[in-house]
Amino acid sequence: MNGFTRRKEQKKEGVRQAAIVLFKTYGFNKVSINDIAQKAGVSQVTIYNHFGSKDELVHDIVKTVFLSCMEKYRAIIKGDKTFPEKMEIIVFEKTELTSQYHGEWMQTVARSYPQIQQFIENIWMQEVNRLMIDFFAEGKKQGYVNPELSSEALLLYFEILRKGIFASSDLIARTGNSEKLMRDLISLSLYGLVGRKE
Amino acid sequence: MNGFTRRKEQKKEGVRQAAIVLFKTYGFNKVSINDIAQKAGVSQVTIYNHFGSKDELVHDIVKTVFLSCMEKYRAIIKGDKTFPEKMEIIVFEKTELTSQYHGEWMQTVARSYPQIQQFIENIWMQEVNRLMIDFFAEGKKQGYVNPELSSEALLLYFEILRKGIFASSDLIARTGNSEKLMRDLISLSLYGLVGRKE
Amino acid sequence: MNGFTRRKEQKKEGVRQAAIVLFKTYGFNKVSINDIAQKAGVSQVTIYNHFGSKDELVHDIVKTVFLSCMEKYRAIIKGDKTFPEKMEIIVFEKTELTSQYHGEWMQTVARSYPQIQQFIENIWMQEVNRLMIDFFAEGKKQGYVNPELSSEALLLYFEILRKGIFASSDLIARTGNSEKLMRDLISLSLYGLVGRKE
Amino acid sequence: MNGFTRRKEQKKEGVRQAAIVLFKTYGFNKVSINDIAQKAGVSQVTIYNHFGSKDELVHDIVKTVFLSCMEKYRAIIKGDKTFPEKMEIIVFEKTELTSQYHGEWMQTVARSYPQIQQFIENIWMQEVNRLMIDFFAEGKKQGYVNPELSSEALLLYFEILRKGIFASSDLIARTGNSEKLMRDLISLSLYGLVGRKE
DNA sequence: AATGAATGAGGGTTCATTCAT
DNA sequence: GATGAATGAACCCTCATTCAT
Repeated sequence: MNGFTRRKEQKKEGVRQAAIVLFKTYGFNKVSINDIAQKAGVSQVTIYNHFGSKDELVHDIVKTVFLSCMEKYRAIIKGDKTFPEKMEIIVFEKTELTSQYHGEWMQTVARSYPQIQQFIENIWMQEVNRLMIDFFAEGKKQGYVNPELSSEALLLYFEILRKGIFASSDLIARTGNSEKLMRDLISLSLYGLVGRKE
Repeated sequence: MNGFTRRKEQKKEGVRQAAIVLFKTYGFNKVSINDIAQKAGVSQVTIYNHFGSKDELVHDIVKTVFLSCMEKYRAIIKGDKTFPEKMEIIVFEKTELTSQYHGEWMQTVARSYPQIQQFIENIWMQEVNRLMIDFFAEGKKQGYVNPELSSEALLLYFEILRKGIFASSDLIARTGNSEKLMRDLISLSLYGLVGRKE
Repeated sequence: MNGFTRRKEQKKEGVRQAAIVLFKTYGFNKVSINDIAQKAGVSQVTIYNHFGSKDELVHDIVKTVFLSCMEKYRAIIKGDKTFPEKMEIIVFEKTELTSQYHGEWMQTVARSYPQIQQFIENIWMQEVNRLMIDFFAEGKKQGYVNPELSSEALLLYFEILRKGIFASSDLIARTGNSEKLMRDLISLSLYGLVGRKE
Repeated sequence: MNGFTRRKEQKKEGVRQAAIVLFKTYGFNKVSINDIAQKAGVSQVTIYNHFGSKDELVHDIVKTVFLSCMEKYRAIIKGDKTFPEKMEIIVFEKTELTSQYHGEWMQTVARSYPQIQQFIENIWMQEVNRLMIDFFAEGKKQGYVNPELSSEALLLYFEILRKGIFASSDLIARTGNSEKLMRDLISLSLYGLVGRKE
């Protein structure tokens, strides 16, 4: 990659980051191309020159964010931590990874651009699901996961927890991270409502 | 209620329903007052005469939907079904009640209108939480809920599940309601990842 | 005038008064038919039934106000007070008469409705000017007015003073009606900048 | 100032002039941004890009006109003409300066935008009053102004005359600037109603 | 005769996008 | 290649006026 191309890629990355921050802060629909241009310190036209149109910009951002996000997922799952540690990271997102990927704006984008939704689903289903299924197999083998549960249900359950926690993040923050509460929540996801029969 | 008032209320209700359908279908931000007016078969100005502004229309709709939704919640919890049946209904919302209340547009609205968010939280916290705490007590008494879990944690867990399911509603719909999947999901919420130790 | 007609005329008068108050308070362009209807406690349609259209309502109001105003002028000029007293009343408008007739809204109306402007000018030129000319004649005869000045110039001068004072009413109010100031102002209009040569 | 800036300023000035002409011709409230845009030969959005909003456009125009107007005032007062000549120019505004500044639309604007009214009053009070007080001092020294009159009263009198003349500008225009009339008016302001005692 | 309901036309404003330098 | 300037389309909202009861 020569100097020209590198500088160009830097500008594009600057625009992407500016857009992501704004989308997260104000919501997708409230952010105009002009806002992004100002935040990124370039002219609107520059964005058009680089990305073509708003749709293409969005598509590019989603793609970029998604791929990088998936890479981090992979690193976690293939990493050295124990199963419960990995689970905690994935579900409770101690990492900042999904603070970027997630957020209402992604849902809105997916809704507004069927093309993008298609893309996400393809990637997600193909790549992430495969990772997760491996992960569950590991959990079952180590006795952390009920082997009777289908991978499909487990995937969905994780998705639900992940999205629910994300959507409740303000509530959780308001609890002040009380330890008892956190222990209870983890107990709930591990042993359910009924609790552990010893 | 005389003829005038009745017809007026019918028109208002028609507008509300048109708006809800459009919001659910296209997302809140993509729906203009003009769209709603056309769908409802009235003029834009009629909407303004009845509701005052887009904000007030939205507020009115949220209020209406929410109150009716809460009434149904109350009926379920105070009803005659067994604890697990009630839980299933509440969490997985087999009833159509939340098909109306839920939908990405509600999140978007709450995000765009702090006033409405405030309203929702007040109602929810004050009314729904009280109902839920009663519900948990019933569950603990009947042995369905681990008595060591705090009400706070249970509330939060339900909130997470509810929001997560809501946010995953499209995913769930796509599974086609397979029975095995549903059984697994219920198992997960009752006995957690680890599963029942018999 | 029978009961029906009287009641009808009362309603019309109520609408007129409401309109005048609103015009004076908020300016002609900021007042809608709806505002007037609400202030007058009737429906918009009632105004249309009585007056025909906004234009006709305005025309009617201007006509009414103007004629009543002129009647008061006539009473003052034909009254028993001395020339300087009359002058003070007319110019400095101690009476409330012109607080109604005057005001920015009248100018705006005249500007917007050439027909009305025509009407005002005809009445004013024909009636008021005649009154004023008599008044100047009286003043000249009594030695209060320089006989060399043309009636035209005197008319214009009065008009200028009247309008200028009206437009400066807030400034004047802010001076707190200091006596010295008032004496100076009267001296200025009687003896001009140069002052009295004794 | 390079080509860009110059052309931009030209466009802005074109918009300003178009707006002033339209305001003077049709009155402030009857002129829409669209009207101005068409008259100036640009798109509505261009006006928004340059001025931000209708309010800001108006503010900008008033400011521009006012400052240029004040500069001319200063030139007159500090100029070489005799006191009566200066007075005539200032009060009767033979110069075209106030044909621009004046007009009913300015009153309407001041009424509609308290912020602008504030601005005008601040400038006027601080700058113009200082100029006028110097001017009166000159008049008194040269024997043209009764030295017993307070500066306050003189200022108010001028203000009244100025506003009155301004408000009567259509009347004055209709007189066709007859010479006798003008002489009489000047006589009235110099020697008042009573006239010169020789 | 009086009213609540309804509307077409128009106003200010914003946005994604293109033009000209 | 990058920018300031410019725009058509669309949006929320208001107004004078008519319709239906």
